Amino acid sequence: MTATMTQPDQGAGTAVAGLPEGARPWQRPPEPRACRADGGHPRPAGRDRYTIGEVAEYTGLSAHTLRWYERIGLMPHVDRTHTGQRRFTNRDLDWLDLVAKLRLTGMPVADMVRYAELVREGESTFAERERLLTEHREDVRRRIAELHSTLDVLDYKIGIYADARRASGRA
Amino acid sequence: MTATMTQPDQGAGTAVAGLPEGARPWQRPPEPRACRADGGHPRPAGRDRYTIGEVAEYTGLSAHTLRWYERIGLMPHVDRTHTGQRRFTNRDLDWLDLVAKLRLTGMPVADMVRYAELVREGESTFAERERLLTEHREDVRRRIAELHSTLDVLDYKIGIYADARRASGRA
DNA sequence: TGCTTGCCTGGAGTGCACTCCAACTCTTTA
DNA sequence: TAAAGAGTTGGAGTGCACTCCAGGCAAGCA
Repeated sequence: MTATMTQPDQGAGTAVAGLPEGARPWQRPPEPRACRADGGHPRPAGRDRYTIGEVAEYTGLSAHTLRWYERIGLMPHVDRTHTGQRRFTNRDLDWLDLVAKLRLTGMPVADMVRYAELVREGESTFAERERLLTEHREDVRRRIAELHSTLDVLDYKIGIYADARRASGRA
Repeated sequence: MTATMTQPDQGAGTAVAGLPEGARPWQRPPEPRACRADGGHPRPAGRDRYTIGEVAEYTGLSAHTLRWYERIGLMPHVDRTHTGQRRFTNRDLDWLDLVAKLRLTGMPVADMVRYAELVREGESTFAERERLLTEHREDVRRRIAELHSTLDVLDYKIGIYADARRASGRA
């Protein structure tokens, strides 16, 4: 159950690499844009093994970034061929979809790594995962409200310039 | 006219310092949060000259950041005392309010510098300013839509965890 | 057999937006 | 008058999230 979106534990090792925790509180991470997040990858139905190049194409992330995600513990153990090449599954693509969504909201990579760790630890972390996502949802709601308030300022100023344009047009 | 919010030209020099233009298209700048943007500075009515420390307190920006803003051309020529200390005016505080709003929406500093340049150039740039803000407004609207769509995903996943919690509670 | 293409790794580099430092001057209070 | 505290500068440092590079391996094909 909760199949495509929870990614149960598959290998609990892979400690986090170089991610110092001291995020400045006022600073939001960059928001990736238009990473073909919706309408996304047209998975060739029936397959379940993709090269890193294919995944890069489907997700809009670079192969570099995919390898980096794995290195910092943001991917849940990717399969390898006997020669060591990565083979991503549909499950991995689902996970990357979720990651893309969370990145869109500006969730710091460190927080997503934390979430990925909880997923690896199994069902015992359901409550913690729910808490983490609920907190983040509040954050997103606040952000939406902020954006609406700046929209008001923009409307006001654009109105001033539009008025000036109309006035000079009439003059 | 359009007094407090347009900051007409006052000294056209101050070329931009070290701001390479090559912003990566997918990358949004960080969003400063809770910089007491609303409810803001309780300007002691009647005054019109503030030290950098006072402005830092009112705006929530650090003195470092205020000096840096001036250096890169994001401030419209700040007055000085005869010994060279900055004295900010209410007009400067208005400008910083606008800047704070634009930063909240994730407008890159380079774009705000561009806007500040247009303001310094005077009324002839009204049309360009209107265009710039209108474009940015579209951006903000898109971002709001994105956030709403991720909110749906969050709701869905939180629902799954909540269901699991309720189910295990019943079992 | 050689050539091309795609993948591998660790580590270094990039861009943005600050943030801090050293060494100094100016202002205010005791 | 002395000391504390706030201001000044240019330039270096920080944190995040990638992004790139060199040097090498493996598979497909003319």
